[in-house]
Amino acid sequence: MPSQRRKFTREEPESRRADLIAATLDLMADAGPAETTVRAIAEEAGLSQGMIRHHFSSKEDLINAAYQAHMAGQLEGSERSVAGDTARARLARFVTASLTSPVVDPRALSLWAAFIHMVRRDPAMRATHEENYLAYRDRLEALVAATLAESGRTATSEELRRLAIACNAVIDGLWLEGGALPDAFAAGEIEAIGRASVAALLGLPLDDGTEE
Amino acid sequence: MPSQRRKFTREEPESRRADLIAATLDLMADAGPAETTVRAIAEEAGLSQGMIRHHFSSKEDLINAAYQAHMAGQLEGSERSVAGDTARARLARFVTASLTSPVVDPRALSLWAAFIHMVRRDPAMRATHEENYLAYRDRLEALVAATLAESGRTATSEELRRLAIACNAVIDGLWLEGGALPDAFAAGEIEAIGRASVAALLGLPLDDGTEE
DNA sequence: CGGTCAAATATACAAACGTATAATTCAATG
DNA sequence: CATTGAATTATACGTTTGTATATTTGACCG
Repeated sequence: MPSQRRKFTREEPESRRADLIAATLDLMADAGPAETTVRAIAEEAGLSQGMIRHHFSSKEDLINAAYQAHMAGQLEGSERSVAGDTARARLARFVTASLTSPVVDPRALSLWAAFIHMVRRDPAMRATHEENYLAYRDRLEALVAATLAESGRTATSEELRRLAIACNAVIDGLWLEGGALPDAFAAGEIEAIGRASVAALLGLPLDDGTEE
Repeated sequence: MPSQRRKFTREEPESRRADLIAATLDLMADAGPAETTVRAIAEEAGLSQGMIRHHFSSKEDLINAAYQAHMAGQLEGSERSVAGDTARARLARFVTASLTSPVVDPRALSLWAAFIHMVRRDPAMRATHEENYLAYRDRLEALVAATLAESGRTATSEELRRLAIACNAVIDGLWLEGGALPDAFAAGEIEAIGRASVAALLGLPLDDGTEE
């Protein structure tokens, strides 16, 4: 009987790497880290398991790459369509974008939980993590500062810091609840609560500015 | 050469179970779920690995028991010293207790992340999770309702729901940030931001009532 | 259109995992 | 103080893991 070796087509390494990263994130989110084995990843990607060590130096290397790809996508999601004539409108849109799918998503929450232990131990992943986290926080603080200034409100840097932390917290908390209990909220409800909460924290009205 | 079998003392099954649970939580929080093997647990507890299947029907059974023990401790932490003459004071103390160690703790955050995937798959753990989560949320909503009523404020059940979600979110978010970056906040800062944020969300002053 | 080389597959291997079983030892009981 | 039984240790077993190696194959090039 002749070999039953399966047929395959050659692809560019970049494409194969992307496929393996996507398969890794899918498994990590749906099945969990324990089930994310090299064999499961290869099967999910429709490849043989040898491909992992052919395109990445180790499984850990692949996990790192997957984490980086995921975090980049998350930040991009929050930055999406942050525009508007006024600082107030830009802040409102930033809050809305941060609380809209796919940023708020059971999958994103699953991935966050799956990666956090690796982040704590691996310096490379830790660096990626802190970089993205602080970028988000600074972005929010700048938007809050601009919004306060625009309304003629003055705030010390200490007050500004506390306000940014509180706004960040309410967004994080809603992100967490929305991801953990996706069916517990109506469409658009989390975004609305987020905008109203940030408005209450700042003591300013904060409608989106583009809705009618 | 005679046997080098190690000496041991008999303990009550309950005590051994508690030791194994404590070792499991320590490992889960510090080393992560991947390193929490039956051998590592037994070594952490100072016992032989056979003890796990002698006192629990499987490793999974032990994990379940450890999760239950952890969650019970967390809820107890938030309920601690929730007292006061006024609803406002009780709410302030509830917020404070929810944002104080050991509720806010890198260890608690680690454990939450470690368990979330198991919670999603195992019905028994899911039941434990939802029970404790909803108990917390209902407790908070009741305190918010009482505080509003005390101040002569009226709120529809829909408004109340949204306020409770927002308060819960800011507490969750601060819990998350405090656990993730414990060195980024001064002592008592998270609690203070939490009380001020809940006050701003409700539009009511919310001092602790017992501090001087 | 045959030659070449990386891309792929297939297989093998040592280590570690959860579990099962056998062999001991402590402490209570009469 | 001998007996007994559960608590405990020690060892073994089959499976799965990440990794290493050998073999095959598809596509590009002269």
